[in-house]
This record gives sequence, structure tokens and C-alpha cells, in this order.
Amino acid sequence: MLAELDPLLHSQLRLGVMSLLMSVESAEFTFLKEKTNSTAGNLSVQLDKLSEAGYINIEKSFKGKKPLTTCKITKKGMKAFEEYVNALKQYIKP
Amino acid sequence: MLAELDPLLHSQLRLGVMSLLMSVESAEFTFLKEKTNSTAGNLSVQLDKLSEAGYINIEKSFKGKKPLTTCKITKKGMKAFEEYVNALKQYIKP
DNA sequence: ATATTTGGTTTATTTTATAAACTATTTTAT
DNA sequence: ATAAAATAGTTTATAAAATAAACCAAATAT
Repeated sequence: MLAELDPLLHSQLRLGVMSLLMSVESAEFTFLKEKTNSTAGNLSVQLDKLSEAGYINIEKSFKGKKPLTTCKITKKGMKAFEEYVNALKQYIKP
Repeated sequence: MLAELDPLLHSQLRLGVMSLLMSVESAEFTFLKEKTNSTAGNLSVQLDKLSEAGYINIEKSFKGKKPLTTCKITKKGMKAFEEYVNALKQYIKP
């Protein structure tokens, strides 16, 4: 029987965000938006979901006078990502 | 920029079906249902979508007097699966 | 004979993803 | 100085997907 895939991570945009956050200390909203090629609205929604699940931390501050949203993956998020990757390997193994 | 993930394949159930079909000559509905742990309704719908896309061939016959649905992956399906796996690697690479 | 199981399909409901519209502030151009 | 446009998002609406529930026909078991 095939393994379950964490539905929170099995979404192109959320997986992309998590993948990016796995390889950096932290990332700004605009950086994630560019790298994932998503709209601001969609990204905003999906970041909230990841945050709700405790997979990332979102910090809102200001860069000069512009709002600045900074995201960081959490321990829980890293673990979930790793588990997702392991489960996925079952599906894509040759 | 992260690659696009074929939305037809980026679904747990459809991906599971395609993954299974990649490694066998053909598979019966009931086999796929068990291996993917899906409901018949959901499987039926998703098989139709894969078939619509030309990723699989569905043959309906009878085993004795019971209906028998047999699925086979197509060339197009194999190519799509391989491309999906390649795109996905971008996301899960450490 | 009727109840249950098998092998599905169809339709309805819920959930997700995406897009569109909006807000607030800030630059940039005139 | 002021209007237009860009930045950095959020909220709400719409489209698409996944899932579940209801259904059907035939076969098997009680």
C-alpha cells in the first residue's frame, strides 16, 4: 500500500515555499513570490496555512516604511518536509 | 524559478495510479483500489481523468460475468510521469 | 427468497487552489 | 504640489479538485 502524502505539503505552491525555506535562514514575501512565480494573493493564503500548521513562522515588520513579511521554517516544518519527501519517494522510485 | 508540476499528476491518487502502472504491464481496477487505498468512486473519477488526458488506456470487459476494468499506461503517460518526476526533484533536492 | 458482496458509475458535497478586487502606503512623474 | 503608478500585501469570490454518498446490476451466500 502506498504511503499517505501530507496534504498540506502536497500543493505546488506550499511545497515550493517549504522547499525554498529549507535552504535558507529566512525569506521575504517578495522573494518567495518571485521564486515560486505566484500571485501575492495566493501566496498570502498559502503562507497563512503553513503558519497555522506550525510549519513556518511569519514575522511582520517594516523595511523603512514598507511592510516586510519574513518567513522561517520551523523544526516541525522541517520534519514534515522530510517525511513528505520520504513518502513521495515511494511514488517516484523507478 | 521553480518548475511547474503537471497538475494532472500532482494528485496523490492519480500519482499513485501512475506510479503503479509504471511498474506493471496492466492493472485491474480492484488492484489499483487496494494498492492506493482509495474508494471506488474516487478511483473511477480519477481513472477517467487520466484516460481523458491520454495518460492511460482503460479497457472494460468481463471476467466471467463480472465487469472487469483493466488499465495500462500509455507512452504519453510514461513521458508525462518522467517529466513530473524530474520537475519534482527540484523541489525535494537537499 | 432475500440479504450481502462485488465491481463499478453518477451525482452531490466539501475542500482547495486560484484569481480578482481591495487597502494602505510610497514612490515616481508632471 | 498633486496625480498616477508601483509596492506589499490582505480579503473575498470563483473555479476546480477531491472525496463521499447514493445508486445500479449481477452474483453469491443464507
